[in-house]
Formats: sequence, structure tokens, C-alpha cells
Amino acid sequence: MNHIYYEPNCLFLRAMSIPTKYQPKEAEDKWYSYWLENNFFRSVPDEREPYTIVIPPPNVTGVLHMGHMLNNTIQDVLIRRARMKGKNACWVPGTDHASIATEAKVVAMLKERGINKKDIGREKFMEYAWEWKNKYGGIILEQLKKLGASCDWDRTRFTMDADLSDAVTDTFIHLYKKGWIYRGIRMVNWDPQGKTAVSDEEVIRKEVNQKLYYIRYKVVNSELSMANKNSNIHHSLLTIDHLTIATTRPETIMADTAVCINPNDERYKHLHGKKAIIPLINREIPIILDEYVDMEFGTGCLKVTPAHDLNDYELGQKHQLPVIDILNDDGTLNEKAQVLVGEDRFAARKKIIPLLGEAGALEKTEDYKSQIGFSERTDAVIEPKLSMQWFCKMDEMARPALDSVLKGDIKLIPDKFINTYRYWMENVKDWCISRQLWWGQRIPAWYNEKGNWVVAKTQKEAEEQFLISNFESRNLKQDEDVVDTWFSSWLWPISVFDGFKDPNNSDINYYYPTNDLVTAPEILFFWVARMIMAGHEFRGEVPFRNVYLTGIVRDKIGRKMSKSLGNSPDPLELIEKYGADGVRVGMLLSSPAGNDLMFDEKHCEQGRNFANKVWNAFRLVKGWKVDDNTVNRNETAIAWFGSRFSEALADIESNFAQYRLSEALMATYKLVWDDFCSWYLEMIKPDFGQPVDKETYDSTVSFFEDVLKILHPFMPFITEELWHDAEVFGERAAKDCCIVAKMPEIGQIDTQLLRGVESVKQVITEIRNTRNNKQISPKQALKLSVRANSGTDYSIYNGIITRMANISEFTPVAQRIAGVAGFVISQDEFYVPLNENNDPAAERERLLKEKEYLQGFLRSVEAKLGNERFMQNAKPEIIENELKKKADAEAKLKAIDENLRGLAG
RNA sequence: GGGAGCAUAGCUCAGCUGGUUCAGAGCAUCUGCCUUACAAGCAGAGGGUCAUAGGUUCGAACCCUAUUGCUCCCACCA
Repeated sequence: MNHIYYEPNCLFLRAMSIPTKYQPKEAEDKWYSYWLENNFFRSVPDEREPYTIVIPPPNVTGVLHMGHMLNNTIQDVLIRRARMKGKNACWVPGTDHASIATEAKVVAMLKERGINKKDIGREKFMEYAWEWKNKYGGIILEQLKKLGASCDWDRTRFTMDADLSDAVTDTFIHLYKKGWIYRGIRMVNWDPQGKTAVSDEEVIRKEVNQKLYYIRYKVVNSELSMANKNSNIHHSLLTIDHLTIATTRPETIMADTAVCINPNDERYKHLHGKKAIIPLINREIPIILDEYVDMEFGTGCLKVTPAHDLNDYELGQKHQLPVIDILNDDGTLNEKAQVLVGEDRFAARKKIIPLLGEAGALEKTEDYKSQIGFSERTDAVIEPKLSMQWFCKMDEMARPALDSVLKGDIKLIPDKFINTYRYWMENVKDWCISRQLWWGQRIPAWYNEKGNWVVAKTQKEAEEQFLISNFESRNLKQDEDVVDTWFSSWLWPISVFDGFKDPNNSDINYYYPTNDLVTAPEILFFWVARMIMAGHEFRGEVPFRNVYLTGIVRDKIGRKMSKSLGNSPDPLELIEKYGADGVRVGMLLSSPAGNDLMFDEKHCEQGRNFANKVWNAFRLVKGWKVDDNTVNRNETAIAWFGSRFSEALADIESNFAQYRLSEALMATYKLVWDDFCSWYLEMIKPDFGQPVDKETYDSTVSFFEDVLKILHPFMPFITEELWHDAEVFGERAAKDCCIVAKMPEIGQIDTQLLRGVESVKQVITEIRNTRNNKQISPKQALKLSVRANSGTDYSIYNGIITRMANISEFTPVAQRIAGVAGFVISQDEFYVPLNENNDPAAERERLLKEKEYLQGFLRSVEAKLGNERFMQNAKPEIIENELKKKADAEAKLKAIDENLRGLAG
């Protein structure tokens, strides 16, 4: 779309050696290193007010995705703004060890090399894992730098740093001593792929199409079966009946320990006290009675499998049923299953169906939809499994954490999340904190050979405790499990400032509580709620004041961006293509807090175009020659933009105060593009080849400085680049960088002037419109007259109007001018005599149309004013407004009537 | 099954305590322009029964009720 023959024209431009398009790449590298070299991101406590953000630590092995882009752009905007407002801004970066995800990656890596995790043992495995971490762990942080993230990199932390791990151990012991951490056998969510337990929150439920299998169990006549106890072979001959159960998991029938029916179920009264026989393995199980069974569902007969279903487990406990666990940790069937041993649970499900068929036990299958739990990290289907785990009691910690949100000590933005937060906190369950992994902080519990155990920080301390309690303390072994990753990340806002190691150090005292937390609503409970609990428990204070919840980044047709769908653009490629500033603007343009972001590359394009606009506005100003002898004719324009800037700034500030970042950006965008470029610069632009007067130039340069400042948090690179143009701004010392410039403050706002210019803009638009309609070239100067009925003095706008609308002569008149094109702006009549003949008929039509509209308007206003109840109930200022509307409309109608009469005459 | 939220222009969203004929912005679209900063641009224009149906009110996009459609969260029905 570039006009090839246009570019060479640039050669004729004076002082226009800079390209017509902003080149982001070079500026980005240059200024990011410059900022680093000059320690602008570094924060140490001082006398200033702190402004602190701790980054939601990304997975150490992760790579940057669009969610990170959005999240970190927001944080950077907030932190840069705070820095420019004179606060001591501190953004603490870091990464999370993400035990299950990282361990899975390391296991996969080892597998590729033909190494099995179990064979090499824990120590060797950890060596590999650290090696992996050191190799890939920094990638995502390096990527954040490309985005312009102004983190204090000297403070970079990792959740498995020695100090942070110590904090985990110490808090574990602390909570254990309080009685809030306990150990027990429970049904947990087992991830057969990660081979670990996961917490309830890490289970994602999805609706899945399944089959419901109807399986026939023979029923044994109890007396006969007793009599023939020793002749299993003849079971089938002795059965007198059968029952049918419905299940989605036929591969678990070998673990059944009962069949349950509702005692009130008339259909099955004859089964009371009898026994059923599991098909294929022919094991006898009791038929028990419990009202838990829904008579409506399936056949009304429920197979009870305590080892592989939470409800069945509870039912089993109640009826003291044995537990038969037929699954290995990896989800394959073990020898207790007797059939299909070694098969994976899903393979077994497929294979058992023909077996049941052959045995005559399969009655029918039905399609069936139900919710199934998947592991958040590995996406494996969760298997309920009975095992010994560590738990953390949550109810007591939840209470203050709920209060601080309900009382508003912590604000959720947007606040619609308060409801969900409350629901969760009021129904909080104990947290399963142990994980059967190696990558993470090991549980500080020690066991002797007899199975006695203590909780202690070191083996030595454990031995001492064993001695005190007179237990055998030889050959102590530490618990093999590690704690849940979130058991370290919930300490993050405290641990990054060494608040556990040294609870009274100057950093934690200065930076804590932090100000804003920017994160996704998905981890509101996982992470945010638990951080609040930890804040109360370990510091007696909330960890942050505001939680800005971002939405999910989706593609433009609303699908969540994911690797598997391949619909996620590579953020670094986007930066390459549109520049970091362009991408930042693109991300922020349409993403109000809490709303999902329908990502479209077009937004980045818009961001890039905006950067280019700023760049070219700068080229314009840079190209001007200043002449001290030229007179300033732009006082009005300068005064206007000063006011307009303050007005817009007030709006921007208010948007920021409410965390409406996209609106703050849009307000900035419009101020710069429309008010500054399209209006102000056009108003004051000297004619080609003409110099600009000193006053206008200085004011414009100063305005430009302010514009760069308010743009900086959104577009750090281009602003810093232009900021350092020595020709325009003079040489700047390092300490005077844009990144640390003082944000402009809201100045005087001359509302009368603002309103006047708004009218003037309308006048100019009308004239341009007239040109468009009548196909008059903008180059052809026109004459303009005004009959100022409103009393407005247009003389101060003379320069603006003549320049912007190419008017050769702008004169006030006392009488209306007949037979001339015209328009009315707030009671004032404007006339544009045109050279060619007017079309009186068309003009008349236009006037009649406007008259009709005004009459309708007047009628509605008069109706209101004539309404007694309105006059009684409406606020006085509303009524006053209506009266003014009436007067305006009447004046306009009068002018139109006069014009119509003129046309007629 | 329970709870919450949303529905405004082709798209993404504003619309704050009901009150300018209130229906807005950006993008996209259309028309005319290579006007000496910028065609990644300039100037102008056209787009909407505010999901549907009722109600409250002098007055409703806004408050209430119902309906429809979508989204999210929570929940053990095999």
C-alpha cells in the first residue's frame, strides 16, 4: 500500500533524516539496557512512600504465553506510573518451581535419554532437575524483559531458593505445632500420570461422553450358598435370581465389596440379606441396604467399590466393608483384580466388555454424559485413591481471610468476585498438602523403623525428639513426600522480602503489605486466598490492598488460547512484528478488569499505528525552525490545549483510580491522536517553509514532553527514545530519563475556552462537510460570516478557524445573509457564500428537516415542563436544564424561520 | 442440581446516584483525498426497537418480574 514513488519525496524534506516510520527493535534493546545500567528498576527502602507489586511467579520451566503478556503489561503500567508519581516503586520478579509440572518435564526428558526416575533415585534425580532448572529456568524472565517489564531483577526469587524453602519448613512446623497440620488416610485425588495426590482445587471437572454399562450379577440363595460353601464351581447352578447394576466403570467390578439397594425399594425386597456374585471372578459380596441409593437412577442397584470411589468409600466405612484396591499407582490393574492384570484402567474397560459379554453378564450399554475429574497439571483422569497424606486445616485461617475481603481491607477488582470468594471461604475444606514427588520441599517428618514419627526441621532435631519420647531413634527416615507447590507460593509476598528468615528486616517492614496484585481469577482460591491466610497467620496483616483480576486471553472467536489448539500467537513474534509498545497497547486496549480478552492481532496493529503517529508528530515538531522575530498568533490554541490536557488528565487519573486501565489508555490515545495531533498541531502548524515563533515552539515542546510522560507507562520504549532527542529537548542526563520523569499534574481548566473551542471545532467540521458535499477542494479558500446570537466573541478564534477551514475572510455580521449556505452552532448562524449557484430547493429542504426535528424536540421539552408531576419531582437543576433547552431550541427555530423566509424571498 | 454474571452498532466494549433528542467510543465499513509530519495517514459519512414480554415511575439502556440465549463457579448421583 506504500506509494513507492512517494518515499523519495522525503529527500526534499529538510531536517527529515529520520524515517517516516518508527523502528521499535533498536530502541527497545537500547533503552532496556540503558534502564538496567542506570538501575532505574532497582528499589531500596528510603523515605519515599513505597509502591510494591510481587509478580505471580510463572512456572520456572514455562515460556511466555499471551496470559503472561496481559498480566505483566498491566503490572508494568502500574509500576511505571507509580515510579513517575514519585513513589519508590518495587516490582519483585521470580519463578515458581511448579513441582508436578516441572517434575513431569524432567521425567520426560530423562525418559528420552532412556533413564527411569526410580532407577536413579532421589538424589540423582534432583541433580538432573536442578540442571534442567538452571538451563531453562531463566527463559521466561528474559522474555519479560522484551516486553519492557521494569522488575527489580536484583530481587529475583525462586520458590525453591534455600531461604524460601526454609520458610516452607518453618511454617509447616509452626502449623503442625498449632495442630493445624495432620496426617491421615483419606480418599485423595490421585493423578496416575504424575503419580501423586493432588488437591481438590487441582482437579478440573469436564463433561465427558461415556457409556453406562448394565451388568448382571447373580444372586445367591443364602442357605444354599452356605451349604455349598466349598464348591464354588457350582455357584451358577445354585443361583435362583440375578440383579443388574449400572456403572461407568466396569473395570472396577473386581474391587466391589457389596451391592447396595435402597431398603424402601419394593422391587428388591426379595434381595434383602442375600449375596451377589461378581461376574468373571465369581466372588461373593453382600447385598446391603442404604437410603443413599437413588431408586430412580439406573436399575436402583449400586455396586459398592470402596477403593475407587469417594462415595463408595464412605458407604463402605458406614457398613464396615473391606477395601480391595485393584489399581497400581500408575493406573494399571494389579493382581488383586485377578483378570486383566497389568492392563491400564482404560484398556481394561474396553477389554472387560467382551469378557462380560461372553459370561452373559452384560445386559446393555447406554450413552451417558457425566462429569469427570482431570488433573490440572497433567490432564490425566483423576483416580480416587485411598492413601496416607498430610493435610492442613483451613477453617480457622479462612475466617480472617474472608473478613479482610468483606470489610474491604483487600479490594477485589472487579468486585463481582467477592461472592465466589465468600462461597469458597465459607465452605473451605482441609488442604491435602503432600505430593508424592521429589521436586519440591520435602515434608519435615521423620520416621523410625517402627513407624513412629515426629515433625522436625532437621534429622538431629528429630532424633532429640525421639529420645525425649523414649522411642527408638536409630535409622530415622525422612518422609518421602514433598509439599504442594502452593504451600510455598502462599508465602510469596512475605518470603521474597525474607519475612520468615528475618521477620523484622527493613525490606519487609518497608514493602509489606504490598499494594497491588495482578493475577487471574482462576487462581483466586489456589493462591490469592491462601496468601491472604498466610498474611494474617504469619504477619498479622494482609499481603496486599488490591487484587486486579485479569481475564482469560481468548482468540477472536472466543476459544481459550492453548498450545494444543495452536491458536495462540507467539508473544515474541508479535513483539518482533508490532514492537513491544504496539503489543502492550494492543493487549490493554480492550481488556477491562475481569473481562476475558478476545485477542485479535488487529489491536496490536492499532498499537503500532499509534506509536507511528506519535513518531510522526515528533518529526513535525522536530522539523520546525524557530525564529525569534516571528509573532506568536497561537495564544488561544496554546491556552486551549493546556486546558484540554488537564481535563483529559483528570479523566485519565480517575480511570486509573478505578483500575480502568483500558479506559485510561483510550482517553490517553484520544488526547494524543485527536486533540494533540489532529487539532492542536494543525492549529499551530506554520505554513510550509515558514518558521515558528519561539513562544509557540516552546509551549509545543513542553506539551510534547507531557504527552510523552503520560504515554510512558503504556509505551515505555518510544517515549524514552523521543525523550532523548537532543535537538528538541537538549541533552538529558541519565537521571533525567523519561522513566523517572515526574508525571504532569492537573492544572487550570478554562471550561469556557474548552466549550468555545468545541463550538469552533463544530464550525470547522461543518465547513469541511460543506466542502465534501459540494466537492470543493480544501485548497480553495472560502469566506465565512457569523451572526453571533449567543454573544460569543469569535474574534479570538479567528486564527484557528481561518487556518483549519481555509477561510480567507471571517467576518461578524449583524443581519442574516440571504441565499447563502449556512448552519447554526449553538444559536450562532454561520454563512458560507459559495461561488457556484446554490440550490435553494435543497437548502430549503435541509432547513425544513432541521425545523421538524427541532419542533419535535421542543414539543418533548415543553411536554416535560408542562407536566405538573415532573415539576414537582424533578431536581431543580434538571428543570433549569430543560428551560435552557427550550430557549436554545426556540432561538434556533427563529433563525431557521428567518432563513426560510429569506429563501422564499 | 445449586449459585453468580452477562446480553447495547458488523467486532470489542463504555454508559457511575433513573433526567440534555441518550443512545456513545475505538476498530471495521463507505465516500473523497499521494493537502510538504504521518496512506501504519488526512477529511467526511453511514451503522443500534439498548435480547424478548410485562411492570414500577412524571421519566427506564439503567429499577422490578418472567422468558430466551450465552459464560463462569460450585456439587459425589453410580
